[in-house]
Amino acid sequence: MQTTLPPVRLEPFKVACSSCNLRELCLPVGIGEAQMERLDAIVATRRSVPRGDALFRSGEAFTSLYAVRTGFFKTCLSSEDGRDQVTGFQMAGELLGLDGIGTDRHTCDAVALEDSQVCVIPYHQLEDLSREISDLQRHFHKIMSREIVRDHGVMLLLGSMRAEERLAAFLLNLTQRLRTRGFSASSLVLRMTREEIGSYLGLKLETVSRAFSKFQDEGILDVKQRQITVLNPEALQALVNGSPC
Amino acid sequence: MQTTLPPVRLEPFKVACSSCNLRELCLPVGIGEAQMERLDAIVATRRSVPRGDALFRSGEAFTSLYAVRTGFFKTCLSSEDGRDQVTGFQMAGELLGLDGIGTDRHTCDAVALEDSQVCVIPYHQLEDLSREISDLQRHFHKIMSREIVRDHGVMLLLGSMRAEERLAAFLLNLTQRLRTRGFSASSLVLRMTREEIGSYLGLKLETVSRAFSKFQDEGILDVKQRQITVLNPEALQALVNGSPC
DNA sequence: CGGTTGGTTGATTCAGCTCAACATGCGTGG
DNA sequence: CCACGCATGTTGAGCTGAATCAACCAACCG
Repeated sequence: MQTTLPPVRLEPFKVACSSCNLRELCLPVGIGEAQMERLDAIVATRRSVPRGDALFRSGEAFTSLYAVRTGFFKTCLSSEDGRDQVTGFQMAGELLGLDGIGTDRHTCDAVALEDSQVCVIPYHQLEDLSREISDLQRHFHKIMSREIVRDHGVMLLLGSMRAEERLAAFLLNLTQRLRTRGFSASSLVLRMTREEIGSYLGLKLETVSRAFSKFQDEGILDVKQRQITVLNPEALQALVNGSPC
Repeated sequence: MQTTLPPVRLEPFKVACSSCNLRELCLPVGIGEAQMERLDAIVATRRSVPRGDALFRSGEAFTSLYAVRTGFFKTCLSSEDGRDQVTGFQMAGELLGLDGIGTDRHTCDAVALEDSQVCVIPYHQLEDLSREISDLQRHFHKIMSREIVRDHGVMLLLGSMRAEERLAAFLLNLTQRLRTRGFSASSLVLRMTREEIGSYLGLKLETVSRAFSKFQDEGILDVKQRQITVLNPEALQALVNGSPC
């Protein structure tokens, strides 16, 4: 029964965390040289995920965390009834799969929005290693905690902001994260559709589209499909804080 | 300058996790007898928090996690502008303060909604101990992961449910948690105001009140102020799944 | 080139917000 | 113990921001 191999492409060659250009953003932050080698030893494989494919799906057994090396993902919940919710977008250096630790099963889908590569981090090995390397333990805890804080921020957005404020907050968050990665803070290409943005922000796609148009009319953005230029970041910031109400 | 002591009541006597009736809900789940004693050694103090007082506030230095022993808390974000968001309600056996790990500062307020007691868990000692006790490490990670999953559930609620569905989901979640603690699943006393429920659910207090009245009219609930009796839990469940749309 | 997917825009509707009046319960202090 | 005042909760009327429904357009792709 060797005829059907799992449709997963694993790269056999190693990519050491110690020489990765994302090491200052990713799991190994604050880890010493010597210990980095031990982390390298467990993060032994990469996996390629073509655009549109799932890295994992809700209900699948949880075995590993994944660090985004290149590309872009969304995570989404789909409840039995048609309800659907994008819970986050992940870019290079960010971790996927933390939801699976609690129940040993993934509780959401992670889908690549462009051709992507992830580093596979076998979870039990990470637990073992973080018992020996306190810097690793500490940073892993920080990553989980920040995910909780991020989620609280989204709850604030969903619970108390209006449509344009939500979009403004979303764009500022994206540009902030791109800036951290050395990209321009003013020019960005959206990897997701209006519908996916809408799902994340608790809005319908038409509302997202109208908000983009409004920002364009007001000279805050230049919008050419998914190519966005931020002309007036202060105006976006002013929207997120509650100035013109 | 010993005149102003901090307004914090610490109980000098020890309450051992090993003999706590919450040990099957709280941090020590799945920990062996011998190891439980070591946990007891670091969870050395309790703290009483009178109704209305904060256990911690956003911006304060983070040093400890807290396990609710008795009582009831809310956590809330208050951004500079008036925006306010209740991000959760915590009852006996649940952990408070996970948000602080990421930045070494608390990022939200935790306020007691009734006179409460918490066990103080010095965080660095917990880190140290969880490096030695893998069962403790594993369970702590599960707790954090479940918090992330819970937050995703709230995002789904805020992003895609309508007012009555949100309230139904909220009530089912509360009764579920009360049942786990051995309380009646049908009779509950709300510890929070309509406004706090509304903030959590992304609704105005009037809308919450109307939804309660509607459920009462439909015979789903009996509502006497904060005393709620669930007469028809199936109807609540049907609302949360998307049946009558 | 035709089909499909994603995006924009307009017209209309409606769920939930706002504003307002009133009711009720509770703690405090006389 | 009662009266007062304040917190909290309920309900109504009208408004409004976003959803819905629908038409159309642009880009992409086999």
